[in-house]
Amino acid sequence: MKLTSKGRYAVMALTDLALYYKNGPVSLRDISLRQNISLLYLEQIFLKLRKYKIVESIRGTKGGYRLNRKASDIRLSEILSAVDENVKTVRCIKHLKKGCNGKSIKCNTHKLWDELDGHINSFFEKKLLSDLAHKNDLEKRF
Amino acid sequence: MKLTSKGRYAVMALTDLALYYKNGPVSLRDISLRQNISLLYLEQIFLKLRKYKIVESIRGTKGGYRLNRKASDIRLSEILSAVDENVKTVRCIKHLKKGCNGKSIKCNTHKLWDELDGHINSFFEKKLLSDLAHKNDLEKRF
DNA sequence: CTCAAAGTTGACTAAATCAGTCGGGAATGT
DNA sequence: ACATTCCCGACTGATTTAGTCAACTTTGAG
Repeated sequence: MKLTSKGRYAVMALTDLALYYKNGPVSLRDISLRQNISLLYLEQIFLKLRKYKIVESIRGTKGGYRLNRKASDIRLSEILSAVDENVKTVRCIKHLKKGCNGKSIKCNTHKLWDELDGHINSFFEKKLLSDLAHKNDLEKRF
Repeated sequence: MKLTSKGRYAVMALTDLALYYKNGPVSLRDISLRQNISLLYLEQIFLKLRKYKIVESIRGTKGGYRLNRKASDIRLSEILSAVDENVKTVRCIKHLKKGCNGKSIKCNTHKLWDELDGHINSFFEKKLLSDLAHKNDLEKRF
């Protein structure tokens, strides 16, 4: 499976964004400072998030990002697939080519990884950004 | 998460072993041929499987490996942790050190990755080697 | 009692991936 | 005008992965 710091950062950054964007767009600089993530790296990440319509950008001074939808309409699976491409444990295409005919051991395990993918994906599909961003987290920190 | 071809190969190889070891130990050479996995790579993998008491080895001519327990007593989680070390999605220790006090956004996501770990681990704990190794797979192939 | 077949082990390496940086833009509010 | 912000492609060092190599020990068979 592919679950890198890019995905982790994306979730952290969007959780931050979800908490702060009510008072206007949030700049990556702010997120960078609060979450301790490299600004330049965040730029890369948000580029992708924007392409996937998860956030929208406002340029210029006082610009930044805001969520494109309500936090309760954003599944974590979307976030992860936006930044990390697909959440696929194994790409068994090689084996398929070698004649994975549905009856061999290769296919037994193949099926296993497919099940795993489904298992993980359903986890992230059930989780919403709003599940992570709670107002009271803000208050407790300041 | 760490789920590499080592883990995949280990599961494939052990499934193979589970099917064949009734007629005496199975050599890595045979597994290598049947499953199309590099012999030298298999050696590495089985070294670890032996250390974790999942298989036992018989040296010399006509030697090979056999399962140390019944296939129905071997959880996939054991196999994977034997070859790939731990199935940990993220090691948040860095963040912990930076003062992850249970109230910040970092911890919200931290909790998420812990949940995910639990979710994945329970998947592999429920799966037994015997779930993959069915006799009829053999017959169908020859 | 020799030889070939098997496991044992540590070191090594090419290729890929990851995490992050750099430099130079373009837009825009003040 | 100009600082602040997003935009974007190219680059890079470090790490990990997948796999190889070489040299060894053990043991069954002839």
